[in-house]
Amino acid sequence: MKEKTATDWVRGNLDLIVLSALADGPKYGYLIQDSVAKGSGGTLTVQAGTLYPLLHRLEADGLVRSRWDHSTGRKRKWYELTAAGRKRLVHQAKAWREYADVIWRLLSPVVGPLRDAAGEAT
Amino acid sequence: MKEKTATDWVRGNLDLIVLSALADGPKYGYLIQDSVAKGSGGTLTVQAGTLYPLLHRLEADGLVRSRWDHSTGRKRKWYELTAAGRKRLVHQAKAWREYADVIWRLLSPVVGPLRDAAGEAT
DNA sequence: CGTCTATATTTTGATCGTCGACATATTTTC
DNA sequence: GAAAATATGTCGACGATCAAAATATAGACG
Repeated sequence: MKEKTATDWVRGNLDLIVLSALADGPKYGYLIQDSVAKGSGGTLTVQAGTLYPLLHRLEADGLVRSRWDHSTGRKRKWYELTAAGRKRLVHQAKAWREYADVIWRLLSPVVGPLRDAAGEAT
Repeated sequence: MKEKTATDWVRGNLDLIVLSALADGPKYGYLIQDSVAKGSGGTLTVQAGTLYPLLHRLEADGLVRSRWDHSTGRKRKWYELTAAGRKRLVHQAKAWREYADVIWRLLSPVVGPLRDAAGEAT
């Protein structure tokens, strides 16, 4: 068990993260990467090799739809949430919070409800 | 992109969950399973086929130590945190909270900013 | 006694999300 | 005209987790 970095925590939450990145309007892949990085203060990163297959999966599941844009020089594939996608997003977001609360409570005896417990000799 | 079950959320957090299960004293594997299930109100489950290899990994990394107990009928392998294990637990717990906060903020525009734990005022 | 269930640890094969590296192509910059 | 940034994509490998089965003992029930 190596120390986990923020990147490691991402696993299993990336779909949720990407869906939430689309919550405020359509984006194309490269923009999503940027949006996630900025929105998390640089904590979270999405690799291109992970993102694009993920977007394809989301589309196959009917959670997003895409359309190509050739109007600008570089071709861009814009993704936007479908109704099902937005519904899924809200549902998953709530589920994540419930799950996070459970973990949070499990950790409370260790690091306390709020306080800083690092570096204390016990 | 199937809907996630509680079991899916576990991925990547299981080491932390198990370490925290040992925070209040030694336990053997079967007891850890039970402890996690009860401590999470039934939300989290740890499969035996996941738990035991994980415990071996933790031991190989010097985060826990074990000793066999043959005094009772069934043999039990008790695990307890080492100093390094406890230190890691605290460190990882804090890291998890920071990560969870990042996700929480990302989801705020979707499901709102309120955190249940501290008592939400509506 | 024989059988079934619960306890307890372990190993094995398979799955799947993510990474890292690479491929491809266009635009911008120097 | 070379290099860097933009933009999408594929591929092989890795590793955590699961499901299932193997092994073994204890207790309950008839």
